[in-house]
Amino acid sequence: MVEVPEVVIERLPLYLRALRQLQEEGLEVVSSQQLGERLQMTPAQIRKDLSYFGRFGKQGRGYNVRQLAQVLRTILGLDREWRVAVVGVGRLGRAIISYPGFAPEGFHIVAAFDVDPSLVGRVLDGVEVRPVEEMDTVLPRQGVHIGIVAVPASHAQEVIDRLVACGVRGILNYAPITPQVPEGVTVRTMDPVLVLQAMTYHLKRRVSPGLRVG
Amino acid sequence: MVEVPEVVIERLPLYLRALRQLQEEGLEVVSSQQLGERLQMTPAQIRKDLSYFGRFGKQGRGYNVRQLAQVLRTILGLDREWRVAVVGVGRLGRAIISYPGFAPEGFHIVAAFDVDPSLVGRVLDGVEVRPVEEMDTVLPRQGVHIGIVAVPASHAQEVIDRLVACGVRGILNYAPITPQVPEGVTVRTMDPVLVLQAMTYHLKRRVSPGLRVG
DNA sequence: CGGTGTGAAGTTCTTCACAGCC
DNA sequence: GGCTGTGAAGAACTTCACACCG
Repeated sequence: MVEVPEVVIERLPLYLRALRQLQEEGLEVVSSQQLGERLQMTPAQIRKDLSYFGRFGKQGRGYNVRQLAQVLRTILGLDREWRVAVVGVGRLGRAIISYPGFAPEGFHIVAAFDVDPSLVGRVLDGVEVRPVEEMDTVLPRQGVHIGIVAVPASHAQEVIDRLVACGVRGILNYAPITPQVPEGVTVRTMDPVLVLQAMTYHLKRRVSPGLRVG
Repeated sequence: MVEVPEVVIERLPLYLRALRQLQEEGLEVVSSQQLGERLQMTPAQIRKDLSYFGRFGKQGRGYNVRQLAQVLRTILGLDREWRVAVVGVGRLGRAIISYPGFAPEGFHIVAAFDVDPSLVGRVLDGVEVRPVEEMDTVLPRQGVHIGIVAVPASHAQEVIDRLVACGVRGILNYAPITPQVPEGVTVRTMDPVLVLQAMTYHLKRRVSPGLRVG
């Protein structure tokens, strides 16, 4: 058995999302064909991806929706709670804190930080904003696993360094930089400008590229 | 000459961002090696990517920073203005409208829509919020190229359908769905939950995957 | 039948390695 | 000497196609 390719791991949450949807629609069993239609991908890819982890389907029927969802949650490590801190509570940080999509998936925002004294002390959706100086004490005490960085580009790298120094090993970065982190730390950057800039290449040419989801 | 791979196109904005930074730092010439260090990628990849579009470097020296940036802007179609509409002005939509990173890259938000009557009529960063019913008249009149969707998942697909019907061919979707669009329309979905869910796979295992930027 | 699981084939993407130029 | 541009090699990923099973 080989190492699971990173692309495969990035598709699992997509499958999970579709399965939850199907479950809400009352479907109990789904084929790779049906799932593929929803997700705009080939059935073969879905089957292959799942086969890295085991045999979850039944020939002639398909996959049990609820059961496969549970399997994926376990594989991804979503069968537990993840404690998240948000650094930077400007408009973006506040939108992140109040976004209702994180909690149902087990991501709990337990701390928020900002340099601005006028923001410090405010309570946003039950989370008190603290001065960034307190990161070093609060992060370890709260057992924070993941940091979300929503500060200006000019300060993002230093915030990331500090998070890493505090033992945070997963970082979701919203600043338009390429973060430098040591081995063992997982960073992902979300930058809408990069996405738009690649999009204009296609718009200019009036041809659409393959659908990229996620 | 072959068709340019989509992955290559998605890296060009990354190069452009790094070049702008280097330019600010006063550097006039950069090698693929140096650029690669910043961006955590191999020099060979950078050279290969650029070679799809022409020969922009000088042997023994490297690339002229300002000139290469200009070339990339032209390739990507950033040497013009792109008119953008935001649909949904809840907390996320408002954060998007007030994000200062779009305008310098030529993306101008010229319209905003929402269903909520209490939001309609408000002016956010110079953009008046209109009722969604007016999309059909306003979008063509304003010549909108790109739509940013920041509505709840339950309404995202219908909003996307409407944008497409109004001639919008590029869509940046923030709702947690897999959008269905006709050929010729480019959609990209940004979903932080999917990103976090893939991240926990690695955190659980305490090994870091390759850096994924963008 | 219908649909999974999977080696093997096919395709795409990345890296190598070196000729060629400054 | 240093670095680009690029065919060719190599690695990674996707799709095929079919044995097998409910």
